[in-house]
Amino acid sequence: MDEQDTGMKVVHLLRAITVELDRIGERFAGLHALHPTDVRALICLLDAARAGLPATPGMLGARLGLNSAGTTAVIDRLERLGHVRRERDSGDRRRVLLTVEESAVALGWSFFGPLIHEIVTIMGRFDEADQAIIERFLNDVHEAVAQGPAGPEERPHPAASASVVHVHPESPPV
Amino acid sequence: MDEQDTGMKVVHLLRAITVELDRIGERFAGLHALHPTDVRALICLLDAARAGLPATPGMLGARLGLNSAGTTAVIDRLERLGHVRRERDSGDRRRVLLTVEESAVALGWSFFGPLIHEIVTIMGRFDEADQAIIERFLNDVHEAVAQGPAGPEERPHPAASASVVHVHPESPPV
DNA sequence: AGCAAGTATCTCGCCCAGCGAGATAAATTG
DNA sequence: CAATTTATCTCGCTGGGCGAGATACTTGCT
Repeated sequence: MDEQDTGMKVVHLLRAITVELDRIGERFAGLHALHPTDVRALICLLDAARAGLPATPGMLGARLGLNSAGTTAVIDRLERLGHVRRERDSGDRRRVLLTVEESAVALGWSFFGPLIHEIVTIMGRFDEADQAIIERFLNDVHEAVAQGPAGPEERPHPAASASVVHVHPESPPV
Repeated sequence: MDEQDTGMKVVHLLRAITVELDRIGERFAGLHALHPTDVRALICLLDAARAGLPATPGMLGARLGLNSAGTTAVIDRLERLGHVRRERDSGDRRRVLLTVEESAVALGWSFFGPLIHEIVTIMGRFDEADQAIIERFLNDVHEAVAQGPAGPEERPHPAASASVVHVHPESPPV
C-alpha cells in the first residue's frame, strides 16, 4: 500500500469518528431534553471547571460562537434544568460566575463514561511505545486542526472568531 | 506515567480534535452562505458519490436525522446554490436522485484540501510500522464510537435512528 | 386488469434557537 | 463625580426544523 493511501484512509477515519461523536452528542442531547448547543456549553463549562478557571457568560458565548442574547438563552435553559447556577462575582460585581451542579457532572459521566472506558481499554491493548506513537500523532493532528485549515486565512480575535464571518460572494473553487 | 493517564489524555485529544473539526465545518459553512446542516448534507452526498451509491432525499434525511420537511428544505437550499441537482429516477419514478455538481466538489477541496494535505504530511513523518499502529488504533476507536456509547441502548432502524428519541423524564445519574 | 396498501417526496403552518439592536448595571478613568 | 468601558440581560424578528397532511408512483392481492 502507498503512503498517500494510508494517509487518506486516516483522514477518512478521523472524519468518520468526528461524525459519530457528533451523533452521540446529539443523542445525549435528545435523551435529556437538551439542544446540541447546550451539550457543547456543558462540555465547555466542565472543561473550565476541570482547569480551575472561572466560567462566565461572556467566555462561554465567545467559545460557542453565540452572541450575548443567545448566550443568555443557553444559560437560562441549563439553569432551568438545574445543571448550572449563576452567582454574582463578589470581586467584580458586573460579572456572573457559572458553576456546574453535581447533577450535570454525573449526567455526563453516566452517558460518556462507558465510551471513555472503551477508548481507554483500546489504548490498553497497545504497549507503551505504541501508545506514545498514537499520542504523538493525535497531538500533531490537534495542532494542525487547532490553527485552522488553509493557513491563517483570518482570525481577528482568537476567542470570539466565530461571531461574524465575511462572505466571499462567489469564491471560484480552486 | 500511568497507562490510565495516557488513555485519558488520548480521550481528551480526540474530543478536542472533534471540537476543532466542528468549528472548521462551521467556518466553512459561514464562508459560503451555508448552514452547518448543509455542510453535513454535502459531506453525506459526497460520501455516497465516492461509494458509487445512489443518493435520495429519503436516505439523506435519515442520515442527517431530519424529517421529510426539513430534508426538502436542505435540498432546496443546496439546489438554489447550484451545489446539487434533482433528477427523477427513471426506474422507480417515485424516487428523486441527488447528484452533487462539480462546483460543490471543488468547493470542498478548496477548503479542506490543505487540511487533508497537512494530515497526510503528518502521517508521512511516521514509518510504515507506526502508520499501521495509528491506523489500527483509529479503526478500533471508530468501531467503538460507531456502535454508540452505553452499549445497545436503542437502535430501532440502523438508518433512521435519530428521527425520534424517547426521553427519560428524569434518569438518575449513576 | 383493477383496487388497496405501501413508499418516496413535497406543501403548509407552527415553534423556538439564535441574531441585531439597545437597555441596564457596575467597574475604571480623567 | 461625569464619561467611558465592560459584562450581562431584554425585545423583536428571521428562518431552520417539526408534525400533519397532500400527492404521485409502485407493488401486492384477488
